[in-house]
Amino acid sequence: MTLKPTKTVVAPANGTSGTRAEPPSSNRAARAAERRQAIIEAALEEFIARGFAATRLDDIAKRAGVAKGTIYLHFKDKESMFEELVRLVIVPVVERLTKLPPPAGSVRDLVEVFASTFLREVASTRRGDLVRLIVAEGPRFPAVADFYYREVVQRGIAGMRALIELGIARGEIREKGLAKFPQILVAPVLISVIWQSLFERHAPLDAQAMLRVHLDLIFGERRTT
Amino acid sequence: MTLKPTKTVVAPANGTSGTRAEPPSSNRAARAAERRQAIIEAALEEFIARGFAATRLDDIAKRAGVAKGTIYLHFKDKESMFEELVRLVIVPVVERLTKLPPPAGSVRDLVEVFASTFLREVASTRRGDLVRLIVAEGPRFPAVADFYYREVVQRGIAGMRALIELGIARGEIREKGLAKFPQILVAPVLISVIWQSLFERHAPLDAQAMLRVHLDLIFGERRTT
DNA sequence: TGACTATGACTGACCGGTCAGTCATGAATT
DNA sequence: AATTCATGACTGACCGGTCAGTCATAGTCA
Repeated sequence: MTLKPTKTVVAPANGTSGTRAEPPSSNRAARAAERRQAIIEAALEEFIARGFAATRLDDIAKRAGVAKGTIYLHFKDKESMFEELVRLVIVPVVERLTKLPPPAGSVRDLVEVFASTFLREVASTRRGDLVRLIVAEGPRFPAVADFYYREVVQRGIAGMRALIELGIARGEIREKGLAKFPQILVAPVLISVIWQSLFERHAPLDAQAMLRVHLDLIFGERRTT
Repeated sequence: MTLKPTKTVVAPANGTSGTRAEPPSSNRAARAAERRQAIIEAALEEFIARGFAATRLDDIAKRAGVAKGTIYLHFKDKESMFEELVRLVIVPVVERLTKLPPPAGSVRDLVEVFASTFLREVASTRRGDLVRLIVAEGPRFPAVADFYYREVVQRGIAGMRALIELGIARGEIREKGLAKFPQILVAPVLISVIWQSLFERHAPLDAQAMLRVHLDLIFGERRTT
C-alpha cells in the first residue's frame, strides 16, 4: 500500500447539487449505479472492438475506472456479462422503435420514417457495431441469438409484414410476394450497417439515399402528386 | 501412417524402382501438400465454429491429424494463418464466379443465374459461414477486410453496376437510381447467408424464392410473354 | 452534534489453468 | 550418412476469477 490512488476525483459531477462541487455522487447506491453504468459502457466498447474472446476484463475495468473485482460485484462472469449487456442495450432501442409509428399517412411514408429512424438510431451509432457483434458471436451464444431473434427479428418481421400487407391492400405495393419476405424490406438497411463497420474507410455509403432508391423500387417511383 | 518402405518414385530414369505406390501418397512433396490441405480445411472449420481468438491450434492439429509443430512448417503463426486461409478459400470462388457469365439472354436471366450460382456455391456451404466470419473478424484484421473489399466487394459491385446499366439501357430496369447502389441488388443474398447461419433453426429461409421476389421488384413482375 | 461502530463496496495481488509458439528428438528420405 | 520432415513435450506469458483486507459511509448513541 504505497500510494493512494486519486479515486474520488474521477467522476464527472452529476451537476445536481449546485452548492457543493462533489465529484463523486454522495449517495452510495447512486455511486454503485454509476459504476455499473460505466462498466456496461466500457464493456460494450471493448467487446465491439475486440470480440468476446479477445476482450480482457482488465481492460474493461481500466476503461471503466474500476478495479477488476468490482465487475464481479455486478456480473456473475464474463459470459453472462456479455449476454446481459446485449439485453441492456437492445431493450431500450426496441421500446423506442415499438412505440414509434403514428398510424397516419401513406405506407411508404410510414416505412420511410421507420427505417430512417432506425438508420439514425442504430446504423450510425455504436449500436450498429452491436449488430455486427451479434452476427459475429451469435453462433457461439445461442442465448444471445435466441434473444435477438425473439425481441428484434421476429417482432421486426411481423411489423414489416403488417405494413406490407397494408400497402398491398391499399394498392401502394404491387409485388404481392413481398409479404412472404419482409426481409427484403430491411435488407438494405442491414447491409448499410455492416458496410459501414467494414468498408466505411474504403467507400462510405449514403445509407439514406440507398434506402430511398430501395423504397422507390418497392413503391414505384416517388409519386408525390 | 503405415508407410511401406518404398522408394521415391521421383526417379528420373525409367522405372527402375517399382511403379507402385499411390494409395498413401508416396512422394514427399505430395504428402506435404496433402497435410497442408488438411490443415487448411481443419482450420477453416475451427475458425468458423469458434472465431479467431477462441480457436486453439491444438484443436486444428488434432482435426487435421497432424502434430501442432507441423502447422508451423506451413504457416508463420496463427494470425497469418488466418489471413492466408481467407485468401485461399476466396480466390477460387471469385475465379469461378468471374468467368461465369455467358453474355446472352436478358439481363434478368443473367442476374438470376449469377445470384443462383452464388447462393448454391456460397450461401449453402461452409463458404457462407466464411462470409459471416469475415464480417465478424474484419474489423480486427484490416488485412482481411482490405483483401475482401478489393477482391470480392469492389469487383462484385462493379460487375453488378455494369449489369444494372445494361438493364437500364435495354429498358429492363426502370429504376435509374439503382446504378448508384448495386448493393441493393445483392442485399437479399447477403441477408440470406447471415440469416441461415444465425436463425436457420428458428425459421429457415427459402433464399431462392426470396431472390426471385426481389428480382421481380427490380425487373417488374415476370414478363414471360 | 460529535464520537464511535458496523457495513459492505471496492480494491488489486494472487492463483491456477490455458494456449501460442519452440525445439530436442527421432523417423523417413535421399 | 546426411538431410529433411514431423512430432509432441515443454515453456512462459497471459488472463479469468478469487478473496483477504481497506476505508468511506450509514447508523447508533450520548
